[in-house]
Amino acid sequence: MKREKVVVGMSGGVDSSVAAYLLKEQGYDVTGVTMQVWQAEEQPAREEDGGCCGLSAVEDARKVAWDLGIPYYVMNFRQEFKDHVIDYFVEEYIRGRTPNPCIACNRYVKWEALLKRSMDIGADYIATGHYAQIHRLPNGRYALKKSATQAKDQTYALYSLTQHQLAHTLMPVGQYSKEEIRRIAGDIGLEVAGKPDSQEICFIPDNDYAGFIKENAAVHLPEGDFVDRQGRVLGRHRGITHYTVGQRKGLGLSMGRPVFVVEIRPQTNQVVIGEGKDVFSDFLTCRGLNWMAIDGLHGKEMEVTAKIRYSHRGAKCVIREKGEDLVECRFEEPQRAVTPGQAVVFYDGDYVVGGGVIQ
RNA sequence: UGGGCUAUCGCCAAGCGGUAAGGCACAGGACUUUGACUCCUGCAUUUCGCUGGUUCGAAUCCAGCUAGCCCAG
Repeated sequence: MKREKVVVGMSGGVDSSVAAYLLKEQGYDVTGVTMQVWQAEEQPAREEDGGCCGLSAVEDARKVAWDLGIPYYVMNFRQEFKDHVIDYFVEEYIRGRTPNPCIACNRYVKWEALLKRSMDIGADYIATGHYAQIHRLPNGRYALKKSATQAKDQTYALYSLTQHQLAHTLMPVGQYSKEEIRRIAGDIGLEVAGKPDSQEICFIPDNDYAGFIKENAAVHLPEGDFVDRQGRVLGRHRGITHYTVGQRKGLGLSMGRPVFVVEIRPQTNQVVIGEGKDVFSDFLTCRGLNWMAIDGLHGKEMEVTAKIRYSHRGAKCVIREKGEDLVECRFEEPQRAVTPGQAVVFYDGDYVVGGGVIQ
């Protein structure tokens, strides 16, 4: 019987390196691929930084593939990344929303584009180093299941995967803890075993979002007013792209007590400021839905646990259809900083039920 | 120009003769495959508008000066 072929997206980091190793051990015909998405030039000065799509990716990944004895390629996905991640990121901020570029990257680049190209070259699966598991449920559907460890679970960023994509994806590190993965990497002698976890946005290494947006936006983003909930002007802001709901730092407002961004109004170019309690809400609506463990609500309500950001612990709520591709979510307890543009992901126990984008 | 009040870190603000609280802002760090949040650390040691005086000792009392505010004109 012909061995099944899998293309592993290798970032040069610990997780995807071990993923490739595990799959090879499991008997797959493994090929390593690094997606080139942003900068091509290597920048030795930043080698210390990890990254799911970091700058030192190619060099490290190539070395790992060599050590594992698997074929290795670099694929260029810059156009896809530009169209679906960078442009989306900039446009959302201009609209006063707060995007999650990692989710867009997963959906459009890592899955849509990489899976298609991999299947074009004869692969049966693609694989990544994500901490998540894929199970087939009794109802026949594929669903993501939280990783084996509570400490590290990345299902949130993967909620948008389709049934077809899930059916052709492997995530071998999802059954291990981060510590176990690092130990395996060390045991097999990978140099990247101690490489730090990725963080921040890969395409903005200096962390200056507003500056990046300014350089990449077609429109000028003017200063405007900070106002309170009654409409009183409190001061001037530096342009709405500098802010997000729930933000406290960087406002430059000295009110004598902590104050937070409550709302961003792109129409009037205002940033609304309130107190800590003003940033809680027990309700949200979302669009751009993707169903996973179920194929839809079909008019029924469902009690789920929802995460409204990557690091959210999850909160009980009831979801209900409000229209075509529109779901509302009512939480038992008010949640902090429900932010338009961010994803909301519904869980039933450890399984991803589905998710959408907060409006 | 007469009378009153106030001047303490970028902002607000304790202090009332005994050797400069606190909050906000800000900076750095931790956390984190998004933005945030949160947490930790730092942040007026020849200094309390200026100049003198009283006192063992003053930001705290006194005098003058300067600035701002208010009420009179």
